[in-house]
Amino acid sequence: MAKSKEEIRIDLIVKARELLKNKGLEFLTARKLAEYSGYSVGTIYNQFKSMDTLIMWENCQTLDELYEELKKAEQTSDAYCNLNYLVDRFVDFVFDNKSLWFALYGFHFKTAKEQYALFYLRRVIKIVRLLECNLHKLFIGLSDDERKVSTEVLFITMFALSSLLTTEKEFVRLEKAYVVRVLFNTYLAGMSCLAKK
Amino acid sequence: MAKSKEEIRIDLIVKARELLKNKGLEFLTARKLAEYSGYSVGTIYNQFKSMDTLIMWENCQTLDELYEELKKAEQTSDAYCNLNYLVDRFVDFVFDNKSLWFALYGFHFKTAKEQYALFYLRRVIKIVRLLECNLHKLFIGLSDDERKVSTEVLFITMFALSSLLTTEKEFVRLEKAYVVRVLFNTYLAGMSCLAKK
DNA sequence: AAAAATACTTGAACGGTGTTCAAAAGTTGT
DNA sequence: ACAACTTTTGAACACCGTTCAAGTATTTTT
Repeated sequence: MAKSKEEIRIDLIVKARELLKNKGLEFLTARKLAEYSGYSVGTIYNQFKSMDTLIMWENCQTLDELYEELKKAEQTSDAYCNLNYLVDRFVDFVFDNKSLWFALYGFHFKTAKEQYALFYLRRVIKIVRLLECNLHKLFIGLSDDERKVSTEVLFITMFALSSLLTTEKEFVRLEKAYVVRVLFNTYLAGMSCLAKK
Repeated sequence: MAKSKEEIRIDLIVKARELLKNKGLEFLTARKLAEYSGYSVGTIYNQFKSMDTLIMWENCQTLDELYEELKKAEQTSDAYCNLNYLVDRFVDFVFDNKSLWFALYGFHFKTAKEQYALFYLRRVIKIVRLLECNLHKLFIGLSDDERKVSTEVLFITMFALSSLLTTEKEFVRLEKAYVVRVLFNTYLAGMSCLAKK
């Protein structure tokens, strides 16, 4: 009995993830995945419209894993404490999964960019909401709109910053996880300062 | 009379920059540059050890241009005003030169990463210093170390954020230049808050 | 059970990439 | 004019994503 379409797809996604994790994005090519997974190049293209699509699914999975990781954090009554814990988990996730993270921000689609990007956006929004409820508790003086903006800016900034810091480009001489924490603490202090006004 | 080595090198850098600006990074390939510049592929490799090297020089030039652009900003006695002006110029530069900026953060060296990255670091430090002197005036309560850390974190964050925002990946639904300004203002408010303690 | 129809898998082939290097062309010194 | 040296050249190599005619396997029909 041959494998079903769905089984093959799962095989490929799993094997692709292994390559990505262990060898990095530059090893996740059609031919290398074909050899590593035991399927042919054609079968990969039968399952995924393009390598872009496959890598997009890997990246979606990474965002899902990050979400699950952050959701695990138990919510105490101390919102500030919760936020700090979330940030720590976030930083740990990024620096423990550099290959996955690199694929997420460092891979650029060849085609259908806007379309693919929507898959990411939906997942990012889910994660933003985890921050949002804690920020809400912390700055009750903020309007709905202010809260939304602040949270999105904070998360996207942490996202961008940790992406740049996992790069080979050493634009900064400070310890990297520390940089993210400084950013977070200063931003939060700024929020409380602006909220009081 | 044939062209000197130096003239050829300048020709290639200029033509490469035209391709980068007008067509984008994906058009800056050895063959396309050869055709566009009128030199052969071999000559490009005679001048630059690799395409990585050429693109690195383009990126260095971009950082130099950014530095010159920011230096033009006249320094008034109002440090806060100066900083805002610098940020505006920075944001304008990034969004007016998306192709150049993409090459800077979106291109990943194949080899000798650490070595190349040093060329960037030196230029980034120069730019950080432009911010630093204004931040110094604004937060005289800060120690040398605190000031240095804050400035580096602020700049690298703005760098990372604007890089992510010029991407095709729409991780956020807000107006992009606005996001950078919110980040900057909140961070600055946070600094003043922490400095007072 | 055999035959026909359908579906899936395959890998050689196409046009692209960065990079190399023997040979051709150009320059210089005598 | 010739030899010695330098620079330029582009075909060739190994890779990349992608396609698609042909081969293999499964399902349906008879």
